Amino acid sequence: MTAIKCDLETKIRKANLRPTRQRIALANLLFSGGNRHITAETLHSEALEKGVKVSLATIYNNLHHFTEAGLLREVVVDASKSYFDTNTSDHHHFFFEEDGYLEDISAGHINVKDIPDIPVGTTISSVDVIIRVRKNTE
Amino acid sequence: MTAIKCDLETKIRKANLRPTRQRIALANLLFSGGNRHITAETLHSEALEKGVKVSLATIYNNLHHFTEAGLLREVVVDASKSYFDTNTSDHHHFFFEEDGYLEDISAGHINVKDIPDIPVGTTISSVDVIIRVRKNTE
DNA sequence: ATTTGTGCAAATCGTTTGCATCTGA
DNA sequence: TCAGATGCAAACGATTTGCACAAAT
Repeated sequence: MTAIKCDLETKIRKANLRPTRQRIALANLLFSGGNRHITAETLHSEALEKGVKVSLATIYNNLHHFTEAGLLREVVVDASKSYFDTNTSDHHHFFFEEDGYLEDISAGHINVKDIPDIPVGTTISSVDVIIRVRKNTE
Repeated sequence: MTAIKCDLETKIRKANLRPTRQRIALANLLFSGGNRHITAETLHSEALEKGVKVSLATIYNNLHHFTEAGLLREVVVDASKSYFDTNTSDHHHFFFEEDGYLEDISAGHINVKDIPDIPVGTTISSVDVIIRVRKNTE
C-alpha cells in the first residue's frame, strides 16, 4: 500500500500537482489497474463506491489536470460525453456504439499511410482512428 | 431557381419528408454549394442572415432527419458541439483545433490497413480518421 | 503565511422535449 | 381532414465557475 501510494505521489508531484487525499485516491483508481477508459461520471461513482468522498467538480478538475500533465489522454468519440484514456501512448480505438465501450487498438495494428500534405505553418497534433462497431441485427 | 427548388424538393421527398418552407430553405443552404461542415448554430445564423425564419429546434430536427435519411453525416471531433457533413461518401477529416474548422480528406488519400479482428457478432459501422492539426508555435 | 485544492451550488452551453399552433397532402 | 412540422419556452445533462473553507508547502 505504501509502495503504491509512494509511486502515485511521485507521479503526481512530477506533474506539479499537490498530492492531496482526493488526488491520490483518484490516481489510485485510474492508474493502478491496466489501461482504462473512464468518464467523469464513472470515475465519480467508482470513487463513491470505494468510500472516497470527492465532488464531481474535483473529478473534472483533476481529469483536466492529469490530461494537461500528459497522464491521461482525452478521446472524442461521443458527442454527449468525454472519455479519458489512461493509455497515453500512440494507439487507436474500437468504439462499441450501443454500450459506449472503448477498446484500445495498438498503433502497430493499423497502418495509416499516405497522409496528405497539411497546410504550411501547421503541425499534426494527433491522428485518431476510431472504428465504430455495432452489434449485428439479425 | 425553380430548377434548384425542384431538385431539392425531390431530394426531400425521397427522404420521406415534407418539403416545407423551412426544410427547403435549409436544404438549399446545405446542399446548393459544395461540401460543407456545419453546426446547428452556424446553420441557424446563416439562415437568419438570409432572412429565413427558422427556430433552433427546427434546425436540430432537420439536421437529424437529414442525417437519418443519409443526406448528412455526423462528424464527432469536438466534445462540445456536433458537426454535420454534407459529404456522405467514405472519407476522412482534418480538424483545425484552434478554429474548429473541418476539411475533407478523400478516402483514397489514406490507407487504413491491418484492421484487427472485431468481436464475433459485430459489424464495423464506420472507420473514422481524424487528423488534428495545430498552428505552429514559433 | 501563502499558495493550491476542495466542495457546494449556481451558472452555462449545446441539445432535447412538450405542447399549442400551423401547414402540406 | 389530419399526420406531420414548426416555434417557443421550459427541461435537460454534461461541464464550468465563483466563492468560502480546508489542506499542503
